Amino acid sequence: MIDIRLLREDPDRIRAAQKHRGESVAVVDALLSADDRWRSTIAAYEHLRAEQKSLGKQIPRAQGEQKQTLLARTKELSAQVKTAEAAQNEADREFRELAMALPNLASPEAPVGGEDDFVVLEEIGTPRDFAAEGFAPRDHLELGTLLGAIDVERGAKVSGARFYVLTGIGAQLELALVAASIAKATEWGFVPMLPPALVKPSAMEGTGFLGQAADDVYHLPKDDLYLVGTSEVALAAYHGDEIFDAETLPLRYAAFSPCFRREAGSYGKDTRGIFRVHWFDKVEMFTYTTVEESDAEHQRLLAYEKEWMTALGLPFRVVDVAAGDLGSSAVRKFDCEAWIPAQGKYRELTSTSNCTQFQSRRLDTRVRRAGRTEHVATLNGTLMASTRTIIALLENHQQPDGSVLVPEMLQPHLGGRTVLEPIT
RNA sequence: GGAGGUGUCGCAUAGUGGCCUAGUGCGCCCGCCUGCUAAGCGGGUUGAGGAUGAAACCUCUCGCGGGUUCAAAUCCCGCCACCUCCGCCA
Repeated sequence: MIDIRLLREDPDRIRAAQKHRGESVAVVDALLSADDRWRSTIAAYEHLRAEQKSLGKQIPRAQGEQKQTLLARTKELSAQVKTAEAAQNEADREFRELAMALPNLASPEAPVGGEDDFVVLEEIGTPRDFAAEGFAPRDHLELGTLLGAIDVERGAKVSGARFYVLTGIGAQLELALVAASIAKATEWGFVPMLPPALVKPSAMEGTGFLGQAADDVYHLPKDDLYLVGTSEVALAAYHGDEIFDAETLPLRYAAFSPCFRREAGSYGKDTRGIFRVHWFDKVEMFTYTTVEESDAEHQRLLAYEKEWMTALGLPFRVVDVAAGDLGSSAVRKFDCEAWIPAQGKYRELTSTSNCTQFQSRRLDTRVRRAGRTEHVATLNGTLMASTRTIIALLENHQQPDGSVLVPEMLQPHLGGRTVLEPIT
């Protein structure tokens, strides 16, 4: 949600941000007039209510005819107050509906354009030259099958398309990745968290996932609960309706949770293997801080992601996502895309967003500073998304015989193993 | 799933329809007193919103939402959370 004061004082900034995203500018005028309506209805209601209260106070002391007159007048007022209150509620509802639909203000620094208009900020590491090495790289599914690590056929048997089972060394590999990433995050000062993957509508709404992303979210109608697509949802809602003391910020969490995505509208895309699936596990970083600190914190989260990818020995590039592809809650977003040899492309492995006050306004998470309260900034960033990390590891570290070298950092978490061997 | 209980200001508690503009204690903040500290004394201490150049001012906020009433922390209905017991279960 945006700041009502900003809407009143500088609507042009919101118009510019909308334009930057390639979205409607007209909603700003609709919001302004809804705000006008709301303000006049609330003034009318409060005026009537004040009169009702002051007259009502005289009633117990009044006698006889005077009392009857007062009672008649307040009875009349009572009805008027009720009408005015209903009008005020309706105007408030209309305004909120419009305001909740508005995305966060895109940062002017985010590149102009849509999905394909990202800017590559840097490339780290060099993709292997398999031709020079004299063999064609196998893709992750082939490797996963050789290693006895990935079973998509039985995943489909059990749960349907876009499901998989990690088996044997595949299961151990994920657990090692989780342990290693949580260990890193803890070392960096993040508090490890295991939040629920099932959340209330308010948590989903508060993080902005029931807007344009609603089709991608699993809903359990019988209980009116949602399956999270990321633990960001639970972590953002975790401190909802709270007011922090200034010195408790920044607050950094690293959560492990399963993630569920319907992948509506991606039929036929990335159908092979476990690249695009309905469920995967993820370790996510999440920060509560002040708006002023949020850009620096965003860079910090990005730096952690880079450090992690580098420790895994993955060649990758960092991408500055264009304004039109930000999603509703972010003002700016950086993706780390790892080189996937079998695809010959860089693909998204991690993503970090600065959501400034968008989520904290909806969830009402504030900080008390200098005697005032203000909404905090929230930021999130992937540390380790299991399936895609496994894909990148297998493909980038494969050898001609189908074995896979284990990056040094993971070895202690795999009982000292340095190489994963095909099963016979 | 069944039965019962509880939900008031940071914490503890008072409050059974109008003197509640929510009292008191603790904690916290400011001041006085004091060589310093403590004690003592005085004042302040939820959050949000409207109006204004700024204020004074006004409205909402007693878990949440509705209702009854001229008037609701208080009465009624629904929901939520927590506690106790029973059943079931990893």
